[in-house]
Amino acid sequence: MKQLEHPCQEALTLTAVLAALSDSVRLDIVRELAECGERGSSAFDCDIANSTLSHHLKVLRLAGVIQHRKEGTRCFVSLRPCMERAFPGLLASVLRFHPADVRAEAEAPTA
Amino acid sequence: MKQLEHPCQEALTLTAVLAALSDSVRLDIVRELAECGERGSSAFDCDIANSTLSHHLKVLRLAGVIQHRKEGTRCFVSLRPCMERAFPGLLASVLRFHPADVRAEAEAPTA
DNA sequence: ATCTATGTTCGACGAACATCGAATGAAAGA
DNA sequence: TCTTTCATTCGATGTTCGTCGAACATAGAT
Repeated sequence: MKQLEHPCQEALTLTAVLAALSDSVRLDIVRELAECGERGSSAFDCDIANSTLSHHLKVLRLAGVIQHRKEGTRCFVSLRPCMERAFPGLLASVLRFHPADVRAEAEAPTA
Repeated sequence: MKQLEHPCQEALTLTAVLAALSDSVRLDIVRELAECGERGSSAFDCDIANSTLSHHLKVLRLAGVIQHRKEGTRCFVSLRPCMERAFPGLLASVLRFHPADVRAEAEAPTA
C-alpha cells in the first residue's frame, strides 16, 4: 500500500503554512478536520471537482498541515500533530475566527 | 494632503490577512513594524525595487494589517489597531515564529 | 515657476495558482 | 483476470501574483 509523501517537520515553513491557509476552500477543510477529526477525503461537501479537492489536499499536506492515510482504495485525512509541534497554537489562533461569509451572515439583517 | 484608502474593519477577511502574511517580504515588514513601531516606508532594508515595496505595502494595507500616514512627501507605516480588534491575537500568534531561513540558520551546524 | 525628493500607479513579463476533464494507478470484489 | 471504485496525476486554460522600470503625482525647496 503506497502512502503519500509527507515533508519532515524541519522542512515546514511559516509562509507555506499561511499560504495553505489563505484559501477559503482549504481553510474550510482544515476547520472541518479540527472540529470533527479524521475524515474520508470524499466526505467534504465542497462543490469542486474531485481533482481540485485532491489538489487542495496536496497543498495542505505539503505545507505540513494535514496527513494522509490510505486504507484500501479509500483515503483518510486528518490534522498533522507535527504541525502543532512546529507551530504550537498557530492553527487554533487562525481557526478561532470564522470565515468572512459566515461573519457576514451572522451580522447582516435577515431581510 | 491626500491620504491613501483603508478598508473599514468589517471588510477585513481572514483569508486576505493570511494571504498578506504568506509572503516572506511582507512578513518581514510586519515583523519589523511589530518590533520597532512606526517606520518611514523607505526605512525597510529589503533588496527590492521601490515600486515592489509599494506594492507589498498596498497588499498589507488593503488586507487591513497596516496603515499609511502621509507627512509631506514622506510616508509612515505602522500596524493597524483595527486589525487587532478584528482578529485579536492573530498577528502575535504568527509573529511568534521566526521565518524558515532564520530557523535553519539557528539549527543547522555552521559547517 | 521650476527643481528635487519621495511614493504611487501603470504596463509588462514570467512564475505560480485554481480549476477542470481525461488519463492513470492502486486495491478490493466478482 | 476483469471490473469497479476511489483517489492521484497529467495536460490545458484562464487568473492571480511578484517583480521590475517608466511614468505620474505630490509636497517641499530653490
